[in-house]
Amino acid sequence: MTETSERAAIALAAQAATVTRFAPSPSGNLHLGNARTALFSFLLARRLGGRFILRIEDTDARRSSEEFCRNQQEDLAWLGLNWDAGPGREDARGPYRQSQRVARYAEHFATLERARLVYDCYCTALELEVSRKSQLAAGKPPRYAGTCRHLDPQQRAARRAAGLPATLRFRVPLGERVAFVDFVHGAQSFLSDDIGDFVVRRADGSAAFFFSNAVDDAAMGVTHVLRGEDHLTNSPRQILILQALQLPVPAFGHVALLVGPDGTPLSKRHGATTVREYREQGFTARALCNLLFRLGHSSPDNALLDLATMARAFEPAHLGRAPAHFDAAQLRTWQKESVKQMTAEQVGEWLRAQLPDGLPATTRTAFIEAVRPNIVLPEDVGQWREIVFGDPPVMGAAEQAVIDEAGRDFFAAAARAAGAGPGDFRAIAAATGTATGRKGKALFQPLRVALTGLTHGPELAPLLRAMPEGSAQARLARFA
RNA sequence: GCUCCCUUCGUCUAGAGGCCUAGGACAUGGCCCUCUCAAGGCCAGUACACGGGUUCGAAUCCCGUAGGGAGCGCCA
Repeated sequence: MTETSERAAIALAAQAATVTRFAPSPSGNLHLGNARTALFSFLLARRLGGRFILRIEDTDARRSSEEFCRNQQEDLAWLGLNWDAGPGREDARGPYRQSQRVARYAEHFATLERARLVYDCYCTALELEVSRKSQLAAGKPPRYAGTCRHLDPQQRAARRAAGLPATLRFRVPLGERVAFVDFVHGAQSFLSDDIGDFVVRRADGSAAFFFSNAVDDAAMGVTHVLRGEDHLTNSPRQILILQALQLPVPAFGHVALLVGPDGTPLSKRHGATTVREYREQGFTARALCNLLFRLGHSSPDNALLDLATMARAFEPAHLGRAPAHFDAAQLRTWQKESVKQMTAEQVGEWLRAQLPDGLPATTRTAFIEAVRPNIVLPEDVGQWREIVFGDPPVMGAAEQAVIDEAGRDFFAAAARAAGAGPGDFRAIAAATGTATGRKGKALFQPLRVALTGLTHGPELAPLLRAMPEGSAQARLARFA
């Protein structure tokens, strides 16, 4: 069997009861990279007719905050990635916050202790640091040296009696091979000897990531873990934990990281990196999802897709194994497309903060439809709002030259035409053309400049329908 | 350092030994349409990281090399 068909087989095998999850830690706002893994996990569940769950990994109380937790859920919901179970949608397999699952972890720790698969470690942070440094200096992998693994019962008892703080370490078996099939990368195999004994419970009693993450996936019935490639070499540890606890091991799939234009992992210095930032700029969830969907995944066509269509097209075996560059230009393209496809109501809602208060409905509609083709973000409306509803525009030199070239008689005729049929640009242009003998660019450019102050912009007819009564005539008359 | 992962136009990608003179999209340039901008239409340039194999035939399989990335934490 080839590697790829193997992958496809894995993906389809568990089709019956697929459960995928997204498990963020609330230590920041939703990052684009995380949003993408969330999207992929969501699509995988939908594609296989399964369930998508959300679990909050807030075991590190110091870094976690309620605000980030709330923001992440808002952003996820905004993207349309609705979870079937998770915070706010509790079920029998919850709670879906790790901070509320400590009792469950305690049971598992007890099981491991009974089986002597873990041991207390009394090494201090300083000792571990020194050990790591010296191993690195000696050209060796910086793994836990095993100091406390080899403590005899008396030594152990002495330390415990002394009340020394202790972590709980997993006793990694020697000389074993941990193998699994990654549904993105294919067959993987690691030597257990390359893995140092790792901490499963911190000195303060809280569960460490490797542990709580793996154990919760099992408890929540997760069948497919789709996550970032940074977890690939950590998977063997989690498999070891699950096997030790005799819990089911999910299928793992690791997607390559999202990187910036320079090829380094996406970070603050690349500009906006969180969903929230893009959302606040006015990018649509549609646009963001369409970009994210194509980063590390191919699309069946070049159209703007909705989540249901993406789900049907989602193919885990084809997930990217090479890092994908986040390209702002591509996001803009999807944004333009999504603006084009919005309904009138949606555009109105999207631009609400940018529109003047108390605009009559017809004016509002006319204005929105006039500027829509020229708008990528809501802030782009500002310029046209001023031009249409503000004071008569001030000309630049080039614009003034167009006015001068047309001459006073031209604008006198135009102003007369505007007085006859206010708001009807076609009629104004036709009448002015007839009166002056001008047509084409010679006719339209001076009109455009007099009306908007610019040589370029949206179509004049709809723009004029939005202008206040008498405004067009006044603007034209200025140059008569 | 060790282990693991990755490498197709500038970018996102198609590609499962012959359908590849390598396809599409974005971006770029040109033309058309058009009062202008946007949109739309047409056209152009640009890629299989490198070197060896295997094969009648390699972007595709194997081995090296180079470059990039991740992990090796009482972070997740």
